Amino acid sequence: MLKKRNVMTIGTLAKTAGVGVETVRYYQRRGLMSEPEKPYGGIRHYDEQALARLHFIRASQWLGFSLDEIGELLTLQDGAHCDEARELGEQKLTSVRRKISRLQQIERALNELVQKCSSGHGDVYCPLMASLNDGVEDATTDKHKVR
Amino acid sequence: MLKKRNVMTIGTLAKTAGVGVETVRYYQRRGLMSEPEKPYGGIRHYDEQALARLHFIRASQWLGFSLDEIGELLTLQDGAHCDEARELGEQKLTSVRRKISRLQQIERALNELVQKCSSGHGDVYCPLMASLNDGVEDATTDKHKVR
DNA sequence: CTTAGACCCGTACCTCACTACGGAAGCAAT
DNA sequence: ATTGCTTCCGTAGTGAGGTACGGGTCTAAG
Repeated sequence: MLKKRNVMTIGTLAKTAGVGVETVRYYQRRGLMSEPEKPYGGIRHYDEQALARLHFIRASQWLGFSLDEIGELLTLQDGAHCDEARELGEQKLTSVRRKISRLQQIERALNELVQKCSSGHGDVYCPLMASLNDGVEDATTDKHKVR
Repeated sequence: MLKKRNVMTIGTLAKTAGVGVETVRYYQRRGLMSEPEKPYGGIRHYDEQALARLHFIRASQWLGFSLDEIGELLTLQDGAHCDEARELGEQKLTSVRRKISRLQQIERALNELVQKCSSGHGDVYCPLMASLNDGVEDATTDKHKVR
C-alpha cells in the first residue's frame, strides 16, 4: 500500500519546485510529466514523485540538456540503462566543451578590441569599429555559421 | 564623382558575404541595411558599402552581439563614438565571461558524473541518474533561472 | 452565503534570427 | 521566342521554451 503523503495541488507543486504553474502544464503537454487522474469534477493532486520529476527536469536543464533530451533520459530511468545515460552525458560534455572554447575565442578577441580602445588613439578612429568593419576573426581563422 | 565598381545584385551580394538572399532582405527590414533605390521597373544593385555592412554585421554577431545591439553599434559608426562602442564591448565581454564560467561549472559537474558512471558500480544503480534525481548542483550552490 | 483566490483547459502569443512560399516581372542565353 | 534562373515583395512558418489570457469551476474563509 502506498501512503499518500504531501499531497499537493499544481500550484503548490510548482511553487515548491520553483517553476510556474504554466510550466508544469507545459511539461505535461510535452510528455515529460504525466497528468494525474482527476477525482470526479475535482482538482488533480500531485505527490512527491511529481516533485522529484520536476527536480530531475530542472537538474538536467541546468546541465544543458534540452527538453527533448530530457525526455530521452527519462525513458532510461526505469531500468539499468546506465551506459546509455553515460553516453548521453558524454555527448553533452563534448558539446559543452565546444561551447566553452568558442566563447574563450570570443573573449580573447573582444578583450583585445576593448584594450585597444582604452589605450588612447587618434580620436577620429576607433579600433573596435575598424575591426568590425574588416571582419574580426583575429584569434583563429575559423569559418562557421553564427547560429 | 563616385565610381560605381563591383555592382552586384542581391543574390551576388549575399553569396559574396556568405549569407542567404532572405537574410539580406531580413536585415533591411530590421533597419540594419538600407535598400538601394531601384531603377525604373528594374533590379536594385548593391556596392561595396553594402558588402562592408554585411561584414560588419557578421563580425559583430560572431562576437555575440544580437541584431538589436548591432543596430546600436551601427549608429555609433558615423562619428567619433569610440567610448560608447567600447562600453558596449565591455558589457558584452562581461556577459561572455559569465557564460564561460557557468559552462565551466557545468563541465565540472558533468565530467564528474560521467566519471562516476564509468568506474564500475552496482549495475542496478546509475550515479548520473541518481544525481539528476537529487538535483545536481555539486560545484556551487547557485540559485538561478535556467533560461 | 458571498467572495477571494486556486485550479482547469484550450488557445494564442512571445523572442530571436531566420527561412519558406507564392505569384509577378525582369534578364540572359539559346 | 522560349526556357529557366533571379529578383521583387508581402506574408507566414520554424524551433525552443515557455508565458499570458479568458471563461468556467472549486474550495476555503469570513
